[in-house]
Amino acid sequence: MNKNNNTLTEDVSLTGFRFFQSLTEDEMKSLNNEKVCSAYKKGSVLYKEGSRLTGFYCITRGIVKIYKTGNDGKEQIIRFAKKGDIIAYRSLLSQESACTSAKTIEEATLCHIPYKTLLSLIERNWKFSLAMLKIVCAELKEANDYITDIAQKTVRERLAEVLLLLKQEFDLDSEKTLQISLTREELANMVGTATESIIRLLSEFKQDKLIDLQGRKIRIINLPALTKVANLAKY
Amino acid sequence: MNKNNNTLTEDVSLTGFRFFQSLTEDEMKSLNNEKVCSAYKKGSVLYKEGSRLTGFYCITRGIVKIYKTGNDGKEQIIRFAKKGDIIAYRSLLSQESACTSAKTIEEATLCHIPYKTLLSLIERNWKFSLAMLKIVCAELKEANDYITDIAQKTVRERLAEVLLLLKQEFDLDSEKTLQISLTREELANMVGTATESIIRLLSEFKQDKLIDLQGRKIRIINLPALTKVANLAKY
DNA sequence: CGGCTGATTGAAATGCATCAAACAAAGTGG
DNA sequence: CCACTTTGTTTGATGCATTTCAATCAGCCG
Repeated sequence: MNKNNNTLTEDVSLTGFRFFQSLTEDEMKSLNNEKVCSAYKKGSVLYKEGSRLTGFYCITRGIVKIYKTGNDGKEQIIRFAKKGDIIAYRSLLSQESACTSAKTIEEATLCHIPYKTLLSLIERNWKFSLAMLKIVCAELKEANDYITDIAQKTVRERLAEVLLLLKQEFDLDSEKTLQISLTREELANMVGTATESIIRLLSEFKQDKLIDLQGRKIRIINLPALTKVANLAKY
Repeated sequence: MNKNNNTLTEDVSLTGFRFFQSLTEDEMKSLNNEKVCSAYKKGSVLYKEGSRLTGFYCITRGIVKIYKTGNDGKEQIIRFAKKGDIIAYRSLLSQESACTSAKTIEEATLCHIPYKTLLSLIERNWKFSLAMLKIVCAELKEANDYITDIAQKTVRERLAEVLLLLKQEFDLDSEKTLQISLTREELANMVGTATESIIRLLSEFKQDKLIDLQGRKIRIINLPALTKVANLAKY
């Protein structure tokens, strides 16, 4: 069985997605024509570091993990992308090989948008360019914040912060459970530490009644205290 | 004495700067009209985290340190910008407060380009937008690489890498001396470690005949070995 | 000449990684 | 459906890189 299988789905429309809201009706029509949407199983690799890409993706369902592989083979998670997010645009715009890899961590649907389409949008619609610039700038800000955190905070603080970040991005359900399921190793690869450290800290957090654990389910039961542990910036 | 003094200089022209090469003659003329160039003394603060900016800067002389201040007050250096580089564009494009601070580490000249001018270039010249996108994407790639390094490498490896990065960006003179003068603390704030660690590692590097030290002057005398210590990626 | 900032060295404390081993869960194949 | 393999989780013990604290020293400037 090929784990990276993907099957064409019924034609999803990109109309209504915030990122494309500056498009004219005509541009939207072309976009919907030129994109190709596919469903991917959990664990599918969309692209790998070093590969040349022919377009970027817009996620319409599921969660995608964006990561880099360090020299010793250890993966560093850069971010998670979800419905409405676009990925793989950086290497495309720079016309370079990908500097990250992307893998679905649950079943997902993605629309592939060819480079040519992207370029023609940039040429014809400055509002789209501006929207794109804002997206990249937002990601750059995140990255800069992350650099400062990893460089200056303890693993404990960073784990608390990552949990808050995941809460913000993926929300909690009615029982305060994080709506994203990660392995301990993936948490470690976000925080930038060893898997064992994550496990030990999670059980400490549980003992301190900050969170509750049931397998991979993480319930946040004391948000203010967790925020305090994260030692966040003031502004 | 006001350390942040700056004096208007003779009108520097931005014609010929790579970043603006896509501009038409007319656009270039407007740009040169609307920009305001000033000379700054060493140590001048250009802007601080949280401040609202009215434009971005293009550096025509000198070196500028871009940094964030962590919660405990410790500074994390994000990058150094030099002649031809643009700074402060991120918060401008995102229309947010600055998330970094900028300070000259030597005497410098910077041209301030108003937000209106930037926006009008984006509206009228898609090639400029694309150039801008490429700049932001390049910085994003650097940031992502940096995250992975800080998260996975030892302080020793990171210091070696930072020295190589500085060599690449600021070159060596005829005597293989790094053409940028940093305090130990600044090196520490780049690497993300304690000042004392930098001092100890630098003297180790010196003992191992990788570098030579004379005050703040750093001579790189064994580049291959230093590269090996840095444990760089293969591609 | 003080006074200040930056550099250096030493000693002690510690946070975190690493290694090892056992366990649990989940998927696979006979 | 059960044995088996694989993958992920957990806990303990140990070692080490790095931080922190403290004190001294060097250089620079008004």
